[in-house]
Amino acid sequence: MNNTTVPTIELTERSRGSRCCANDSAPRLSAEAAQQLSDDLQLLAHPIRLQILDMLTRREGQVCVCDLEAALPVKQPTVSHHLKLLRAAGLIDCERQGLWAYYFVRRDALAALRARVVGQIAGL
Amino acid sequence: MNNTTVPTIELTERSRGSRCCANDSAPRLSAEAAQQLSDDLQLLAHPIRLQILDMLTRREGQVCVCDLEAALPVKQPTVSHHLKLLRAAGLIDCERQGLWAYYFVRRDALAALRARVVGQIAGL
DNA sequence: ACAATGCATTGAAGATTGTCAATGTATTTG
DNA sequence: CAAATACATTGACAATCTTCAATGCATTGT
Repeated sequence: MNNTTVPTIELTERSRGSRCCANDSAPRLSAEAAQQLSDDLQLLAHPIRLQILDMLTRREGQVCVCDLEAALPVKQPTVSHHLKLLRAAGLIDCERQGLWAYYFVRRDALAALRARVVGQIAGL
Repeated sequence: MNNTTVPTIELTERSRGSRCCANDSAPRLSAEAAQQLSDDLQLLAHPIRLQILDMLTRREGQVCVCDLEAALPVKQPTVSHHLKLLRAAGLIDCERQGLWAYYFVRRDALAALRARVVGQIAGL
């Protein structure tokens, strides 16, 4: 190792301009993890969806869309829209009985979501 | 109390049309609480902001904007934009030293936010 | 004073989200 | 079958969010 010819090249490059922070540190939260957590949070981050989840959690298995519509300050298509989002995410599901659709929470999926969210934001 | 004249009026009104759910129940989560929780979640629900919070939490008091910009897949104005949002919410703050701005987490505010979020979604 | 640097702000453009009237689809009831 | 009911879907619109080039503003080094 003949390092006698190049004494302090790396040092000059670093010290030129007096850098603010020496460490180039990638975030411990990876881009993928951040995206996943962001998706989870985004799904919850709407007052109507939160109230829907709240109502479905309280009244196990007996909530039809007309009940939700009556209790929420939005019209029926909007309720259906948010129900569809929650259903696509696997958080809720429904069972049609004749003319009505009874929605219910998928407790395991909701617990898994809650575990991911709580676990990740604990590290912040 | 002369209830002899009106025997089953209320019953007929209820049973007409065979309602889906008898109970009209307001959500336990009030509209105000839902809005507050939604705001908290919305602030966190972005991968860049999550990674910023993560970096600031790890490296106490020595993170300048150029570091964030180097570690994140967005340009400098975008970094400044997200920093401004987090700062307006009181989650972070900065201290200018000469040419650089060192950002840091307000641990108490972040803890309060985390407590609100965890406390509320525990009830879902 | 001048050039360079770090960061904030502005303004514009595109993407996403939220809402609802109108309409469609089943199902029940008369 | 026809009317009524519960819900889903479509399509359009407005509002909000996200991003970045351009620019502005201090501060530092020459």
